[in-house]
This record gives sequence, structure tokens and C-alpha cells, in this order.
Amino acid sequence: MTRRPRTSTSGIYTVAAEAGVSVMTVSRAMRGVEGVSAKKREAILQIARRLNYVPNSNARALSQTNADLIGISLPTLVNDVFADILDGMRGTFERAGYSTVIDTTEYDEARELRWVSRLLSWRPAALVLTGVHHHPDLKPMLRDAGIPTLETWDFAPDPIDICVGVDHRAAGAEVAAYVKGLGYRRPAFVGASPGTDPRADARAVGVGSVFDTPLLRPVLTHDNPFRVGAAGLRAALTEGEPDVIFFLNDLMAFGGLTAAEAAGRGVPGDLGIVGFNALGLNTVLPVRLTTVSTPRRQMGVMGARSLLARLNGVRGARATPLAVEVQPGGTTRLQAGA
Amino acid sequence: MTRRPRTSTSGIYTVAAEAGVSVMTVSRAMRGVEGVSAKKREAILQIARRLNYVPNSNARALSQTNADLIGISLPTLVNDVFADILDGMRGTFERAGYSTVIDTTEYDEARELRWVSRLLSWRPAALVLTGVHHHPDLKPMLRDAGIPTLETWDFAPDPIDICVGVDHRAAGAEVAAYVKGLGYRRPAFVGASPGTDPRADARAVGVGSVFDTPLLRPVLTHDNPFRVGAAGLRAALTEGEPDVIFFLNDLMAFGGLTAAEAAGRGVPGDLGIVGFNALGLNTVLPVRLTTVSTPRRQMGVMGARSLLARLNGVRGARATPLAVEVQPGGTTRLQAGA
DNA sequence: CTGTTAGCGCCTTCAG
DNA sequence: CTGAAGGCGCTAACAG
Repeated sequence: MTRRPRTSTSGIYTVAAEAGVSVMTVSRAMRGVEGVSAKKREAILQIARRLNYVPNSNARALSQTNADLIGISLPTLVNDVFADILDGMRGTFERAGYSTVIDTTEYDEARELRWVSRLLSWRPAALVLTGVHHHPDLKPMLRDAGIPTLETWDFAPDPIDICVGVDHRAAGAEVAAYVKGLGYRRPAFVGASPGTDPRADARAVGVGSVFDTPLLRPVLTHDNPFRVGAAGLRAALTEGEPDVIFFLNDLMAFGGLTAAEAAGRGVPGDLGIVGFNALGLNTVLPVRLTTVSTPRRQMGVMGARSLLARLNGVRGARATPLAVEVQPGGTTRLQAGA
Repeated sequence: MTRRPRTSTSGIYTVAAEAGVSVMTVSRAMRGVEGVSAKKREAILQIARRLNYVPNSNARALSQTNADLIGISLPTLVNDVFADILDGMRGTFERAGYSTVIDTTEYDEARELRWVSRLLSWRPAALVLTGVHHHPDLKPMLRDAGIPTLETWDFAPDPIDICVGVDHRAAGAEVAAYVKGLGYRRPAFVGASPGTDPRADARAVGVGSVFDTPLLRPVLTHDNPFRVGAAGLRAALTEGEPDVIFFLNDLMAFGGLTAAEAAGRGVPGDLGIVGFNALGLNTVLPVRLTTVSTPRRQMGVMGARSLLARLNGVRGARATPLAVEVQPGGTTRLQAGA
């Protein structure tokens, strides 16, 4: 009774029959495992090709009880930062024989949780998450599943499992100190409404910690980074009297720059403008933005390597902080009072 | 003999035992399928939660002989265009109960082929490809696998299966005609070296078809779009005497614009600059780029719907062309001779 | 509404 | 170096 018996469609069995060997020999040949004579292996491979044999990864994963698969969760793809990190990561994973599956959270913890939950049903070998702030149910879920997990971009000394990232609070403080040294005194921060992006919040805290005047941080609504920057600058100038504005990234800073010029504010004299991430845009601007370069690709590669090591049972540092570098530009004064 | 017998880890069996029902009842309850009393279903769901039961999708896919999975192949993620298309698409697929898996080809046909081949081993329900130019082995492979396939972004009247996209040759001709009407006569095209991006090539052909002077098209190397634009403009001015330059997208056009200003060329008087895609950048520029808006999100949604319909056995139009719209800006003259 | 049975395609284990 | 057998976890097909 029941379903159609093992017919021609049956993958490995067809190949085995055609080659006059057992399925195991085919299995070994296909995987390139030892235990098959070179001659037989060649013959089998050729038959498989002729028959358009496509192995069934579901069956494989089922019999192995886990798949050669790594899930990667990113906040969004509309952002060069994550594309860079991803780029460094995927190559490394794939060269190690893993497939990767990507999802975006859109900065929503609940969404991330749901995705992880669904992904776990595929029995992945490991997981990569962005940031160190997650839904409270996530950690227990991962613990239970016993899956190696890498957290990137953000840094925390006590990650779920391992972590390779940048300390955004410290990075914010670092640029802020540089800018304060230039004589600026009244800071504002533009980018991502408070509470939506943990990295933005951390950086804002870092910036604020350096100045005596409280940090001005307008609430924003737009989604396009250029417009967020422009609208954010206008809002900041309306709500207060900042003499320097820190933007979440260079695209927003550029949007802010155009708005400052339109508003007749002198940059960097009246108003300093500071970006973040040292994006490609900055390389063509007639006046370079003062910004902070972040080791995104390196982060991807290092993170991937740490995770692979962990997968192979090697135990390294749990948390690796990466350094950033302030890139002075023409949108802040060259020296104090100048 | 052989492996550990069905132990506690055994998923559905544990839940069934705990609930005092058969595995089928658990299976039905978990899937929300009819045939379980509300009371039992509730009890089962609760036990499953308590036991941290995570279904095994591999087993499910194996028993169903195909997975609720749709593969999406994009050239790159470092480009808002594909992020937009993706955005429209993923939501639609997920709401229909499908998971999506993304890969990038980096404009390499062989790489796309390899990915498709690997993906097929997971027995996906459908596939989405970017463009209509693929490795010659791809079509037979898909044919053999019998998998519904959507081609997007680009348009062709005879797709592999179904197609929703923009005719880039026609789009190029459309802007070119507009610009020619403004009095420009000697065109250049900047973006993607010939032979790397089929859409770029098609658009260049479209542009060239409108003018009497042959199209100048420098070969480029940079990867950052802003720098490609700047370097491309300089190369074009070195290699010839264009009076209007069509860029592959707005980011490149902006890079070109800054280079034109640096080179002392008057825009739009001496030189017209034309972008493509109407990206967010354009909304903050003091002088808006002349560009072409493309229905990217709509394309994603429509494409996804067509594919879902096909998956449900509905047979619609095989190929759907989408219109683009020229957006006049300040980087081309307002009217002929002005 | 509920349970029994067999098999999805592959791989581990054990025997030659 | 090769083969036979059973199980990975789940669900379709059939009974009750």
C-alpha cells in the first residue's frame, strides 16, 4: 500500500542500478569519500552526470541529523555596511563547504526570533546574528538547540557564544573626543529614532559622554538615509543650537550637509558635520566628510573564521573587539578655534 | 543494530508519548490541519512548547519530496535596486508560507549556475533569477528539474518560464530620445565594463540607437559606484568630446557630477548628466539629476504574485513588461538650445 | 476524529 | 574495496 515504490526517480538507486553497483558505492563516490576504486568512481560520476542526478540534501541532512548550513541574520540589506560584512563572511563559509541562508530583521527583535525559530527547523550547523541585543526568548532557544552562534557588528564582553565586533559606545566617544578637541561644544546626534537601533543608541551615549552640554537627539521618521540626514539636521537646528552634528553614517551626513548649505550654515565654521563608516560616497565628495572607518570586511572574515574554528572544536577567545579609526575631513575645523 | 534507537530526542514521538496520542495526531496538530479536536490540539501544542519541540524541516521536505522554499538569485546586494526588488518579493512569498533563500552571482553566469545546482538539491518549490541572460547549461537544468522559474529586472518575450521586468534597451532609447530633444548630440555611456552586466549593455545599445554620433563607452575598473562615475566621466572626456553622459545609475551619475565640477565643465550647459533608477540620493541634491524611475518594488510584488499563481496552477501571461518614466532634472538643459 | 504502516533518499554501521 | 540492512523524523495513504 501507500506511495509509489522506489521508481526511476529514486536518485541514488537509479545511478546504482545503471552502474551495476550498490547504493553505498554510489554514495561514497558522490561524496568523494575513500573506499571506492578510482575506476568505479569515474564510471559512477559519469553515469550520474548523464542521468542528471541531483542529490537530495534533505535526505542527507536528515540522515546526518544536521545540515551544512549557516544562517545569517542582518538588520537590513539596504546598507553597504551589512553588505560588506556579509561579503567577507559568505566567501569564508562557502570555501569551508557551508551554504548560507540570509534573512533581514528590519531592526525587529520579534522578527529575528521568529526567523531563528524557523531556521532551526532546518537543523543548521551554526548561526550568525547582528548585534548583541535580542529578544529575551532567543538565548534560551539557542541554548536548547546547542547551536554555535556568532554575534557581529556590535561588541559585548559576554556574548551568547562568540562575538566579533566594534564597541559602538567607545567609537562614539572616540570621535566625540576628537571633535571636542577641535573646539566644538554643543553636540547633536542624527540617525535612527532612539530605541530602534541599539548601535545608534550606543554611539549616541558614547558621544554624549564626552561633552558637557547634553546631547540633542531629534526623533526621525524618514527611511531614506539621505533624507533622514537632511530632515534630521533641520530638526536639530530647530530644536536647539548645536555646533556639531554626529550622523549615524556618511549617507545621512551627506544629506545633512546639503541641508546645511541650503540653510545657509557655514560648514565647518558655524557647524561641524561628522559621518560614520567611511563609505564609498566620501571618496568623490569635493569636501571629504569627517568620519570613522570601520573594519567591516575584516569583521566578516574574522567572525566567520572564529565560527568555523568553533565548529571544529577549537576554543578561542569568546569576544574579540575590533578598533575603529577617526578620519578627519573638511566638514569639521582643522584645529581648535580655526 | 546500527544507530541509537528512537530516543527522547526524537521529536514528534516524544510529544506524542507525552500527550498520550499517536504521532499523526501530533503531526496534524502542529500543522494546523483539520482532523484534531480543538481540545487535543491545544494540549498537544502546549506540550510541544514545554518540550521545546522544533519540527525537522528536512524530514518534512523529504517525505513531501519538495520544500516550501523559494530560491532568489541576485547579482549583488550592494545596490539599492536589488534590495528594493527583494523587499517587494520576500514579503509576498512569506505571506504565502514560503521561505526564501538568497544568493548573489556577482554578475558571474558560472557562479549562478553552480548556485542553482546546489539549491536544487534542497528541492525548492520555485526559483527567481535576475535577468534573462544565463549560462547555457542553466535552462536544460531547470527544465529537467521542472521547477517554476521567474526572471526579473530584465525583460525578454521568451523567458525560461515566466518573466516580469523592464526592457532596458527600450528604456535607454527612451531617455536618449528625451535628451536628444534637448539638443544634445554626442553621447557617452558610463557604468559596468561592456560584457559584465547585460542590462548595462542593453541600455547602452538603446541609447546609441537614438543618436547619430556613435556612443562613447569607456572601459572601467573601480567597484565603488561613486568612483566609477567620477573616473568614467574623466575617461569619457579624455577619450572623446561627449556633450551628454548617461550613467548606469544615480550614484555613478553623482560621482560623475562631482568630477565634472572639479574639471570645470558646466553642467548642464557644456555637459549633460543623466542617471538611472531615481534613487534616494536624488531627493537631497540641490540640483536634481535627470534620471529614469523604475518600478522596482512593484516588480518584486508582481513577479512574486505571478510565480505564486503559477505554483497554484494558474496560467497567466508568460512575459510582463513594466514601464519606466523619464524624470527631468537640472543636470540636462530644460529645452533645446537653452 | 484518531491510529497504523510504510516509505521519502541518504548514510552509518557492520560484515564480508 | 564493496555490499546489506536499518534508521534519520515526518507525513500520505488507509483503515477504524
